[in-house]
Amino acid sequence: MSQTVDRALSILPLLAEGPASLEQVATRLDVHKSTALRLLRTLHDHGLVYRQQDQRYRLGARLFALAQQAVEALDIRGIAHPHLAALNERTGHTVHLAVYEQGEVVYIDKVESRYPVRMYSRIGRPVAITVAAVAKLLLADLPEPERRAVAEGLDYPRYTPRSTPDAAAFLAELARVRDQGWACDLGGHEESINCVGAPLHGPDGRVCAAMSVSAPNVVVTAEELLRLRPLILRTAEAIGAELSGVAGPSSRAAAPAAASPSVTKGATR
Amino acid sequence: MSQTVDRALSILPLLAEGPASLEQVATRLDVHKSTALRLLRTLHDHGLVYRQQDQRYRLGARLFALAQQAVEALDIRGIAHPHLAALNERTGHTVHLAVYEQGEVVYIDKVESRYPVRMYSRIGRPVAITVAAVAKLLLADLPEPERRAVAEGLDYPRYTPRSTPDAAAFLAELARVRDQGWACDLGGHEESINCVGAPLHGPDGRVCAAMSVSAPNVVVTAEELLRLRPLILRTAEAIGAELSGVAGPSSRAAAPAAASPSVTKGATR
DNA sequence: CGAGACGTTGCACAATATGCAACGGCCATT
DNA sequence: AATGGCCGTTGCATATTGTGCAACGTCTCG
Repeated sequence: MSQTVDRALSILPLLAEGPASLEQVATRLDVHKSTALRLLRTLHDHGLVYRQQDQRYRLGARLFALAQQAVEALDIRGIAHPHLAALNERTGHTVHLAVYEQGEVVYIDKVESRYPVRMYSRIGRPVAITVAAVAKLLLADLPEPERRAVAEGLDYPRYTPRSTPDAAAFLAELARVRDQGWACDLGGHEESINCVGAPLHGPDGRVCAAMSVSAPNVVVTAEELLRLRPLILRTAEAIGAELSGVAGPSSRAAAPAAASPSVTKGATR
Repeated sequence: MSQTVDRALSILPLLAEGPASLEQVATRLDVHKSTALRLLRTLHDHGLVYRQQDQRYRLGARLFALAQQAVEALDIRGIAHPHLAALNERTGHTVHLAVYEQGEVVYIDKVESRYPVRMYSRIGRPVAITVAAVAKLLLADLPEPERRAVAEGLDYPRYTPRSTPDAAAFLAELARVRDQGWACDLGGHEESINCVGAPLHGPDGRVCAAMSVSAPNVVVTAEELLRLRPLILRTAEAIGAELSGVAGPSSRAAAPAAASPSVTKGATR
């Protein structure tokens, strides 16, 4: 491991706590001022560190730009797909992946239980937003005012007697979903079809997608389907971990002791 | 400048474009594979880089955690205050700083006018949200559904004949404010008081605060006050730049307003 | 006006990063 | 099933590169 780079990178979490002077940095790194200066200069040249008027250092804009760019470059579908396929393999049921976009919830991937070749059949189509498990999960994570605004702007078609009847009922359901961290649709869209779904958390901790497992009553009862919940949640967490880029099976020694786990909300079970 | 660190940091923007293999990194850095490997390992140990199953590298979770932590540690008031004081010095008028929080807009700083006539406002107190320039600026940047939800949930007191009359008028005003990148309140709260305000953009590009200059008619006419607009906007940009940590060669996407990129003063030497 | 604190510079030394060459696993091709 | 090529990984000798030191400059405070 490169000592120089190691030291330089150790500066970042240090500055994340708040602005620090050259000497403070040097002291906490246990190196001489001149060394710290050169490291900080290099970080500065790359925009990762910014120098205030009072000459103290802070984290810089490039850091945010990088994080943002990385999120945008994230290929949710590509990363999730193997997991979804594995889940389909184990359960045999149809697996969906969906995202929220501009007031709509759309499927972006689907693994069909019996016809793997035709699994893109309905991708891109909007979901039955008032009843689908994935829709509930995605809407439940929106900020409160937006959530209410969307809910109140929707139609509530009575697909079945179990469909969500109105905005009030929908908002109550969203609150429940938000609390429990998973969602289901038991015959709310088509009488004989049930789904169980879980949220996918992105690097920033917010729900960036949702997945669900669907099966008709004739294959498994709702009860049996709900029994898959732990498995589904575990899959969702695994995908989330991969999206966020949490260290996998690599445990190298000699890392600075302060390497604490992510500070993102939610997924910390 | 430290060559080793320089090379290591050059990897980050490269990975921000998307996942890359060891060899791709080595090639683009123009170093040998073994060197690139060591650099990547160091980055990995610090969590800035994540290794996918296919062994390609991506930016890691720690980057997001750092960015988030840095935003939270930002002391908007502390950074803005000198600029606000300078603006007050030049204009002589009252300068306000405000943020949006949970459906309310509150003042978090204020530099009093040097004229005897002062206006009523207090730090920590909610702003007259339907008319104040800072409120318009902050609400105008909210996502559309939330903005509408908030606007429709408000009361519209007729402080004066020029007060915003209803939600429709308010939303129209917000749209205008959003487009033009500044806001004013001409006698909407108190008959004889005018304000001109500008938004403060945070590191993530969103409006994180707003500032305004206020003066009573008896001191300056509305026209004269509006003439201060360029100065106010420049101040707001300067604060924004400092909040973001101005970077050297990084070209940030500017706000949708036609505002030309800020002129960064010479290298800090 | 002087003392102290803090950031900055140039330099000599050796510690540290570098490139090389060889190894090993994996996949696709024959 | 065998083989060649691709890619990541390792150990090592070399000298490039980073390091600590001491002195200087500047600013603030007593």
